[in-house]
Amino acid sequence: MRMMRRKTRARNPAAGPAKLRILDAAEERFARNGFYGVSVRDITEAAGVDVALVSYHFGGKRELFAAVFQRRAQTLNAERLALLEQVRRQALPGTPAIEEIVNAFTFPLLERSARGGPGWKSYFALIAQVNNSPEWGPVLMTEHFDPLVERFIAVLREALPDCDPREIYWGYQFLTGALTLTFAETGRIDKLSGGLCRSSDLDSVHARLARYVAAGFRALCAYAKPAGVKPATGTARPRQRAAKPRSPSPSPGRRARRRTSPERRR
Amino acid sequence: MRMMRRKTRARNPAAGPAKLRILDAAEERFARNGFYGVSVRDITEAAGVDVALVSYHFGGKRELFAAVFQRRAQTLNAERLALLEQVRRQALPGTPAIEEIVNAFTFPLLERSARGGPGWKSYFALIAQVNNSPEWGPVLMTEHFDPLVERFIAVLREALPDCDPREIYWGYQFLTGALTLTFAETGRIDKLSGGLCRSSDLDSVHARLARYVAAGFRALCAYAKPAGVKPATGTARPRQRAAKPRSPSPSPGRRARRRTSPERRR
DNA sequence: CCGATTATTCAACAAATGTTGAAGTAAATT
DNA sequence: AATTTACTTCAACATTTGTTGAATAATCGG
Repeated sequence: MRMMRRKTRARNPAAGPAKLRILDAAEERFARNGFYGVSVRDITEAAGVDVALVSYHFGGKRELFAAVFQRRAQTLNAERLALLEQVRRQALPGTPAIEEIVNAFTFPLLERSARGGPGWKSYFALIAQVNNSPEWGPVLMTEHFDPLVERFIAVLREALPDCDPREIYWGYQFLTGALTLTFAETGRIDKLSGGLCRSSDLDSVHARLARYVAAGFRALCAYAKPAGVKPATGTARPRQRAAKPRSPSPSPGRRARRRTSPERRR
Repeated sequence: MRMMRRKTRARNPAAGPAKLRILDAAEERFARNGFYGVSVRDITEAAGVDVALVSYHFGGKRELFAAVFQRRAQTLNAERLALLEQVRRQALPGTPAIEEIVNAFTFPLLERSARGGPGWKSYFALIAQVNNSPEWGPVLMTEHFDPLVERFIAVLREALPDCDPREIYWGYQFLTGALTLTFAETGRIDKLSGGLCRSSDLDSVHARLARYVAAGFRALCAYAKPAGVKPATGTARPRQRAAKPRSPSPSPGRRARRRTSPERRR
């Protein structure tokens, strides 16, 4: 029974169980072209496997997509949660620095994307797309990551006790946006910077993101601290003049562009 | 000739030229389900128009997608550029505040998404997806927005003369990520905050994003200022310990998945 | 009013889509 | 060894996909 371990079937020139090969192939393809941009035949051919196996092992294409998304989520969340609690405990003098909290949130992701192998890289690229999709984002992201995010935000609130919770939620949203675009690795910053920065250089992101975000959090909270003040207008600095530009030239707000039927929902 | 103005054709129950109706319908659908998630029949049926008109007016589905993306880009860039130069000019004493520069970059977008009508809203949701897509992002975003972005970054560098340019490019990447996720309006922050924040509340974003991002820029630049120091390791605070978790478990890094042909367009 | 250009419709195309059921084969269980 | 279970293959299915060409209708320049 143990002798011929490989080549259990005629195909399978190099790899393990078909179910996993499908998951790996699907992960890569979905990450590149999205759910609708990939056919089950694309996936099964890349995996060197029969088409019917997707339905057999997962039930269908949608379920495969969900399985791909789910596979690595547990691992990540456990790791991030452990790191978060550790940071919280090891903060001896007072509460931990915002940087460390943010780092506990982002580092496990950046580390796996950088050195976890191509599967992890694809996985995060997939997350980058899902997170910005009105179709998939609210479903998949919420389902798999909300518990951790809630804990993360709770720790942030603990570390910023004087801060209006709304500022923290917005700050978290900005953080997530910056993080997920990082995972997309579109190479756009490479071109913009003339090669000075590479979007694949996640170590550089790790060296900067937490600092950037922490400063952002503090700025929001510092502004929102005076309880009664509604921070809903103006740009930023207290001493600011002509900060808010006059309404954008052909301000679409009031008049303009209502002639034929430029905007009709469906 | 002027008499029967409406009902130029049998169909067209309420609207103008078919080409525009196709653009509008395509904009909305593409924004919701992406390029592959929408069929030309979805679009033409939503527009109340024959299927063949897509090929006739645009040449094909891909060209329609490009046309949708292109349509509003010029308008936006002109407006943003004007605002940027105005901010730069009106900064009397010294250079303009970072907040004002960032605001010139983001405000025209936020304003149109908030009050430009459903077409603009869809357009930005589409941008949110395209920007995080490794397939479309490098092509479309670069093509339509890079000139403006380069100018924007140039002004930032002017305002932060002591700062290593790399910090500015990274800061810009984080800004773009935060901004594009905002445009997705997935409603995730609504659920997370228990209704305290709404992702559709772009005024709240406008009130916070520039401040958040400006603080981030300053934090990055302050750190990178000492010329010789390479800011590429560690989290943030000098005193940090046990941040790096043990190596990820079943690294699929080496082997796996390079068999057939990794990239085949249909 | 006429010819020409433009716009739209209709029907059909080949190719690709996700899924299924029957048949086949290997492994595990008895 | 016989039987059950788990996995894989093959061929086919009904739809849906994007695109096209010929025919029809509207618009416009004269």
